[in-house]
Amino acid sequence: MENATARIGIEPVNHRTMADIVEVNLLDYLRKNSFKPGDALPREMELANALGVSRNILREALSRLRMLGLIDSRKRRGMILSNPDILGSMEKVMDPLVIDDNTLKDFFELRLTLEMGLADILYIRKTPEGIAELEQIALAEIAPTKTDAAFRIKSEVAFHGKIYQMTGNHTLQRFQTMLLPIFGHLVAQEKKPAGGKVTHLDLVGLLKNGTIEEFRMGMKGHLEHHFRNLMVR
Amino acid sequence: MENATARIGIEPVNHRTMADIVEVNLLDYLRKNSFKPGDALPREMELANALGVSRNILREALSRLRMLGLIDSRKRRGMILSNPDILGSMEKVMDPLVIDDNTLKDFFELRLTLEMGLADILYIRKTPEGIAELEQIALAEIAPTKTDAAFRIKSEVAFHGKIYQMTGNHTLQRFQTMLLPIFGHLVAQEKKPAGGKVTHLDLVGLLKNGTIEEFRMGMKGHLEHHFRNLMVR
DNA sequence: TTTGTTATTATGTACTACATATATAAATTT
DNA sequence: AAATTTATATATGTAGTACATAATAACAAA
Repeated sequence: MENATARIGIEPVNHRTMADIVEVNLLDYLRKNSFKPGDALPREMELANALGVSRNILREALSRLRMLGLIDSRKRRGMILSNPDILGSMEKVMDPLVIDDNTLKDFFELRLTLEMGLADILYIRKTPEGIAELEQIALAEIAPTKTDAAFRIKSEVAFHGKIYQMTGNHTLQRFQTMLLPIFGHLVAQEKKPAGGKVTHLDLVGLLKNGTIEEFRMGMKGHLEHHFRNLMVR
Repeated sequence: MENATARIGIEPVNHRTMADIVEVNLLDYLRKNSFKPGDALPREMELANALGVSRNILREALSRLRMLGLIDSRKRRGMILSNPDILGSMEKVMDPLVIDDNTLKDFFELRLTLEMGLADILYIRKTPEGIAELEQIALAEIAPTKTDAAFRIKSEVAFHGKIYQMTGNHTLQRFQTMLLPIFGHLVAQEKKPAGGKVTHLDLVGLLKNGTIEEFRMGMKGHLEHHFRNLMVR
């Protein structure tokens, strides 16, 4: 009874409101006329009239585009197209509690994929200073004074975050930060505690003296536990 | 004169509207009270009164959350929290014309990173049927009858798309599809025509009989040209 | 138990009114 | 004439009212 759609095999109609339609029309309009950042849009009333909707509805749709950072508007000046913040809207909904399990697992794998693939770019951009910082993080972990779980997680985040930072790719870095809650959420509900054969300090050593492939193999070993879980999925 | 912000070194104030504030408040409210998909939200008028804004403003903010797929509303029934479509909003603004150059390059690298990292998951999920399909695509390319650029690009998309599909990760696949325009845009403005030493058919061969690492090295060879461009960036 | 009818009500849409910031023009000073 | 100040016009921002509409719930009929 809980999922009539699947049981009966018929899709529910999708209830598109005027704002939904206007949103699509606006995006279409911007694309078709190849608007570029800085270009001015028609006034609200002109758009509303042209679309045949009330100013309310138009503003609901515009509000959506404003949230995406696609348009920017000021009193009297009007509206202009601007550079949208691609990851911004993702960040807003990136909450493990509201994302369905399959997508959650997908993102977990996505993160593993990135982790395995970043060696190439990392080796192009790595600097002695970055490696030194990374080493500091890895060394702090094995200090006998700090052994609680909270510190371990914090250090784990710091270490991998630093690696992403060293790629010099700001978007990649932001993406990783965004995925952290998901990673934390899924790892928290694993039965066995994680812990690959390759430590953070091992990875630092490989990054210093090893080849790209040696580092990547090290990363694979470090993430070994996660990959094993994937196999039985 | 074109970028006073950077020249003078002062940030412009950000003009937050009530809708911006209400949006944040709503997201905060949902998180703080750990709403889960299916949970009912208060009525519009209750929310508007509680927030001290007009129904208009509230609806602008709600419209944003509706676009994200975070909430779902119907006449009379009210509003409920639902599973947001994480990538949906990204897709809407994924247009090379409006994304700034740095972000564009970041996403290009992100795609290369994924391409280098997906071998591990690919080897877990690959099937003989999938490989056979991939081989068909690769074989069709080298047919002497089809040599025009349009076909080559289409085949390139089909081949790599198929690989992503074979990972069994729907989100990854969608992400790749989303990045296609960017890839196309940047590749189109490269001076030298692309073309690594490793062909698609070579990759199929490696996927059939080679190890994960052999396949990954093949992929590196296939993307060699792009990585070389990265070095001089 | 199922089907049909009706009343209720929260969202969806439209319209009016006014506040406010700001680009442009006009007036003033230097 | 140039620079500064003041005034004006106007597009967006916000509030409020009114009504349409779909979906729920309660009830009645088959």
